[in-house]
Amino acid sequence: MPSTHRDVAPGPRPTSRDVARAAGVSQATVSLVLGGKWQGRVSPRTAAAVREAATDLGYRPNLAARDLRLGSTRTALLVVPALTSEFFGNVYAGAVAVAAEHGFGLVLYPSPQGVGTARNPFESTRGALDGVIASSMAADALREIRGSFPGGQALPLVMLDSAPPTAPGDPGHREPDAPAPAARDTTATVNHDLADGMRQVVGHLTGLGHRRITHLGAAIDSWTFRVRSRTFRESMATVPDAVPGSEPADLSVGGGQTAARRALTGPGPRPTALVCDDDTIAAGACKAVRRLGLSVPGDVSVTGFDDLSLATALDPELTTVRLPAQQLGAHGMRALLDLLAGSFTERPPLPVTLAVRDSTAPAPRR
Amino acid sequence: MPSTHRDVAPGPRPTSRDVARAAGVSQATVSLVLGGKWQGRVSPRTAAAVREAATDLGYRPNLAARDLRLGSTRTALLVVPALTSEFFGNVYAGAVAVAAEHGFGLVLYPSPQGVGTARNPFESTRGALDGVIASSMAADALREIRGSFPGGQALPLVMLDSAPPTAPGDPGHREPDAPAPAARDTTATVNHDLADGMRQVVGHLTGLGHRRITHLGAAIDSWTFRVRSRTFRESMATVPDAVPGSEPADLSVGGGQTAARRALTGPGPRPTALVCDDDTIAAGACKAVRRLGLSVPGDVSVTGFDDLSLATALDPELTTVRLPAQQLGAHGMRALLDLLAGSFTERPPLPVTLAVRDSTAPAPRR
DNA sequence: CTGTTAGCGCTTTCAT
DNA sequence: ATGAAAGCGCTAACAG
Repeated sequence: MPSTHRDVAPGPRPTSRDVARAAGVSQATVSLVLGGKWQGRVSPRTAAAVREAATDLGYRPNLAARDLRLGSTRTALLVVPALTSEFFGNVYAGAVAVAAEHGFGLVLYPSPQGVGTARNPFESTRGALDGVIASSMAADALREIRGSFPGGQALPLVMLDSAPPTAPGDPGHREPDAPAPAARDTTATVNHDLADGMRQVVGHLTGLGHRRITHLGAAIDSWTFRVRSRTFRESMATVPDAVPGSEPADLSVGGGQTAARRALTGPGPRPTALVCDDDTIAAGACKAVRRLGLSVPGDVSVTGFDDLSLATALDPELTTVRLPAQQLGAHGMRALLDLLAGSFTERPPLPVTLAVRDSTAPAPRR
Repeated sequence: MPSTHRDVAPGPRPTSRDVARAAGVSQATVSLVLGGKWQGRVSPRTAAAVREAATDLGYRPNLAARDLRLGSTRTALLVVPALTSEFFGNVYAGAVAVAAEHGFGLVLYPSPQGVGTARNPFESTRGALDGVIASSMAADALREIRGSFPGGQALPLVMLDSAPPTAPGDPGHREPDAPAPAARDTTATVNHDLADGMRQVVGHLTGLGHRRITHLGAAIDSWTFRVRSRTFRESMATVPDAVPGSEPADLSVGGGQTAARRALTGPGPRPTALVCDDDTIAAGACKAVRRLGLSVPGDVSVTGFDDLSLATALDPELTTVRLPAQQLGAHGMRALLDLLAGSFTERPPLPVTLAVRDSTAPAPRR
């Protein structure tokens, strides 16, 4: 008894031809309908029939074939310094959501130091790319990325927290990370308003009476941290009697601890507040404070950046600048889409807020 | 002046035909040589010529075309509960390294709760897959994954810390997560030796004189946490005078804090040690201890699982079970490769070690 | 040893 | 309003 059920198709994946056959039309019609461009070219009745046949068979287009035909892969690459931080997890989540809405795929490349991965992102990458999004990358890593792409400069690139905004009418001085003018139309930047965040930190601290404040800056040569340093100096300069200090710190708990110890035990009067470039450094700073027999925030106030879950895991909970990483990713993907459509316009940086918790308190009197 | 430089090819990506032309051979020969299967079919001289032409032009094969032709994509999907934890960052790093060695791609799917992502991993996935690796997934999520794949049961699946090992000759009792026999040959498991980890924790604590020990177990129905609970009970049962307790905890700092408060303020004598299913819960537990005016480890010892960077960010640093997440990923990818090659054999679980730090101390006397 | 050929599944003119 | 046919870049039979 040869059974030829039509709706329970076993065997391999159905193709658009199978759908066509099932709907009694041609492959071209199927493509039109399923591609959403059948308005006024295919009768509503046949369109419906095609769609029914498609769902019936559980048809899913073969991406490889489509990509081959179209030349474009509708895929972007997200380059991050390390996957290990929840910050980048959030950036990814934001970006991938927007990508999905527009039928784009997003593949991850955890950059340089990521253990065991190929040095060149494009070697490790499957197929071709329509663009790349780079988040919080160091200046040289970024250069390397652009350079290493075969046919380089043409690839649309959006940088997240990685470069100053491309000022439309700004002549003269150019920051080291600023994209070369030639690449202007294939490059976009999306940033958190880090300067404002730092200003809020300094305002909060000076408002509490702190004057001797030391900045524990991440020892990484990238825009995202340079802004913090510069704004810290500028903000402190506006406060009478302010005594700013600064200590470079490795981007880790241990790094923060070491830097904080240096800051706290150096010559001159001891700072009453430590402003850290990141929550991890802040965690180290808190440890250092206690190792010296001092207390947070009684003797020394400590602040961070990011507002990772680490911030509330610490005790006391960390006062920190909350960066909407997910939004950053989402805006980044949107910017890339705009770039691809040739319609990108720079937007203002993403606003950030200061989450005031228990690691900051009024400066100890004398 | 029409210039026709051959070695500085501008314009679009070179194809294998371009390489063929440049090397003065046919496309087929190029494919053979670059595919590495020319032994005894192409003369070494021509092979060399082809390779030179290829590098010369900066040729990179078009993956879409290759995939279309081969039907297979050499791509695996890694499903993780959330990208936000560095644990999964490490799993990914380990897996992607092995994948790259074998010319495989690895795409990430941060599962269910991940904001804004499609519910079905295969909808969000570009192109076809050769297999999937699922890490530390809850039982139902795992079921859903298998079910949702079009043509389901056939897809090779390796589960990391997600199910008991497939005991070759084990009849009778089957755990709820155990793969159905039908799927046996397309399913593999790779696990940390979590039971041993828990045994080490209990041994360490009872060695320090603790008897009233409460387990703060993650409130998630998955194998990885069930093993911890069961082993905790079993281990405690072997210790005379031991008074085991247990409290479910949400997998977060807040969850740990709440659970610990319940454990510490409940009726009966207060536990002197809290065994947590994960470092995050442990962080919350430490906070709870202090909120009650007690100290870690003076009054209450606390232990975790994972050994994330959080463990040393805390103060005092956390005694915790170190799980080699990166190895887990690597072994997982290898297992998938073996499955694909039809030559998988179950291996013993990955050994874990107890990192003894400052959050555990001898039990307070009386 | 090397070249010719066919075809993977899809989109897109161009006819009808 | 629909169908026929070509071709994206690659690999694998099959000839020579």
